[in-house]
Amino acid sequence: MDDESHLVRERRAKAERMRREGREPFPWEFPRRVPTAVVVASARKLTAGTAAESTFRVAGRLRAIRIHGKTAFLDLDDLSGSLQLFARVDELGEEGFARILAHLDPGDLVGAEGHPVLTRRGEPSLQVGSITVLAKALRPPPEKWHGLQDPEERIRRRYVDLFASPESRERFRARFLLTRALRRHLDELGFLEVETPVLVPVASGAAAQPFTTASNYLDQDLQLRIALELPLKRLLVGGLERVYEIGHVFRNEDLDSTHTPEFTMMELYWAYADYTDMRRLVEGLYKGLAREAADLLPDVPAARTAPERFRPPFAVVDFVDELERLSGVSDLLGKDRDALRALARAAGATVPDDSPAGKFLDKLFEHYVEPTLDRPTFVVDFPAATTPLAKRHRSRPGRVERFELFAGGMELGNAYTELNDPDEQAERFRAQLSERGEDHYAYDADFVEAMQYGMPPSTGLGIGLDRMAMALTGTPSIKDVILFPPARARTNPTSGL
RNA sequence: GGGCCCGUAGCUCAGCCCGGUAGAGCAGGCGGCUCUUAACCGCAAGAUCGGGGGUUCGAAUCCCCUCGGGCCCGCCA
Repeated sequence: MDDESHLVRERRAKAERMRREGREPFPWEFPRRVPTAVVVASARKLTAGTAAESTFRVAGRLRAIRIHGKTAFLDLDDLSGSLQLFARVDELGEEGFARILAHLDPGDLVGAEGHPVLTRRGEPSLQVGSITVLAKALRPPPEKWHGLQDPEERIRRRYVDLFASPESRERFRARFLLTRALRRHLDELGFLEVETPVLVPVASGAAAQPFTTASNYLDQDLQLRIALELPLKRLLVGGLERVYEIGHVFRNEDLDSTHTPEFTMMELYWAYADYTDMRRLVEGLYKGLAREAADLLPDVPAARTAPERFRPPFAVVDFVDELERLSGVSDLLGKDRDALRALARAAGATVPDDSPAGKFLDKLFEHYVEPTLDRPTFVVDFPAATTPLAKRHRSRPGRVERFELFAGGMELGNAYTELNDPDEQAERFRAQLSERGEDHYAYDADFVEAMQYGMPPSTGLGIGLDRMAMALTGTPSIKDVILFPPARARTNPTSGL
């Protein structure tokens, strides 16, 4: 950039001076370093005002530099925490002291070597014999006390948000360590993690607007997947019995506090089990993840209390009974589409008049029941009209074997006993096509053909992992659990080049 | 898609209502300081006030357009 501020120029000049003095501002290595937490632990064992004999090497980012004439204190952050570096003329000599502090700025990545010391004020520190610049920061870090506050900058420059905000760093670590815990849990239950295509001829398995693209090689239009469901069920036909996939799905819709066009879905399929088995699996899963969240984020109230909130067994309510109870309307399943539309309108829902009957039932449920579901609750046995891929209930007419898990006003899981009758599947797809122009499950003829070879009785589960992380870490906005949420391209060329 | 709000120095903010040509803290520069931890003290520097247009003798401030963002509502998980 040719319009760089004086701050960048100063830092660039320091790097140049280092080179002239034979000190590389971007060296290749800094071996044998230990986490700062190791030094902190060692220094804590000392009595105040004394140093240990042992030598340690640490590396990280300088957060603050306090120079007091012939003494200096520097705060160094690494992933394990932070450590105060302590430099004194008494130990280093005038020249050594000056040399160590020359050219350092907050934000620089540095390595340091020295002895653990507990200062007279009791701060665990490293009394340094040397400090080496490992990467000279040419741009200044944000203000040390407030960090980045602008939500836009925190997203566009997430790396700055991460190094400047321990809360942000811990939240994202927790999010991905929860994903790891989820994998471990499912692996222990004998599920195989698989990968299926993101690019598909027709996106199906859910009702959503797909992103579209095209393949030069195939000379055909392609879509980005909106769900993982149909390829995974093909694997049940193939005999894999217990499979899951964690991956991004794409829905070409708006971004708000709980929605984003690209998000992370986990779907799991389990042959020879039904949705009651799945309920137990989900309880065990959330129980384990809540424990993990509490261990990872002990200072975050929502995480600390998660094991209490997610203690099995979770509450169970019947979709229709609960909706009738809270709305005061009886015989919901006996109502036709016009009657349901009138009820939905009365409840303030604004879906189009020609929406399918299931849509109106969903709206009524959202209005009357969802706000009441704070503690983890399974909502079971949805009306058949809401769900084209679930198996009809074995004993309750007009229902499907489906549950959703709700907690804190958010959906945290959706599961069915899976439809495995290919003729009925074809019929349900056709019914979707006649329902309405856009908002339907696309007909997947190849999937019906796969099912004709025989798909075992089975159960499936979907969990939005971003929302799972929100619920377990107490994060109100989905953007704060996604590292790089979508942002409009900047129109003014501030980035040089 | 509708409504409300925000954009001022690298960062965090004040100034805008009531127009007179921009102020602080942090960071950076120079000087001082041997136990600080938002270190402290002194000096100097740093801003086309998101962009464009208009009103006016005069616009960060008022009006219009536009770009980016946030919140709420609608839609989707």
